[in-house]
Amino acid sequence: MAYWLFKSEPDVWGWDAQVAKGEAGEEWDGVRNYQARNNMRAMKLGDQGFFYHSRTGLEIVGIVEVCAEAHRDSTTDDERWDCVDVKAVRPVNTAVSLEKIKADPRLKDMVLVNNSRLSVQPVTDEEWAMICEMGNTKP
DNA sequence: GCCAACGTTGGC
DNA sequence: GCCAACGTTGGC
Repeated sequence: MAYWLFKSEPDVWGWDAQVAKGEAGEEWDGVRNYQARNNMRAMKLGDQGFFYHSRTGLEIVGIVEVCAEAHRDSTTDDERWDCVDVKAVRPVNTAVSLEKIKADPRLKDMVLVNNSRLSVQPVTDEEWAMICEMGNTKP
């Protein structure tokens, strides 16, 4: 199983909105970046990801799971853009801030730190375990 | 709200 | 195929 990180501005699509969708989940639509799209195409059912609030919040607030593999983004007719569906699994008990992530030298290679513009990113097993610990939640 | 960094577009 | 111009993202 692979791990990922999904970024969203909470004003547009936040953790609460994701939780409200429940088991049905929701398309992670609106991505118009090839790298982010390629990451979504690589996702498998059951892969998990962190849900990160960008611009306002700047912290990891929860864990989501891929509940539909890549398919056409329903918000466009452009066949270039695919997306997955994700559903909320659980919130983290302690939000993990970007500040805390940056402060830990073991997380210096995270995409979140090095390529802040990428909205859908891979996360390594080690990074996953470490952040779950920081968030006081099970991996 | 600003602006640096990055990605995309389009004229040549 | 290069690169200047432009648009967007996201931390600050």
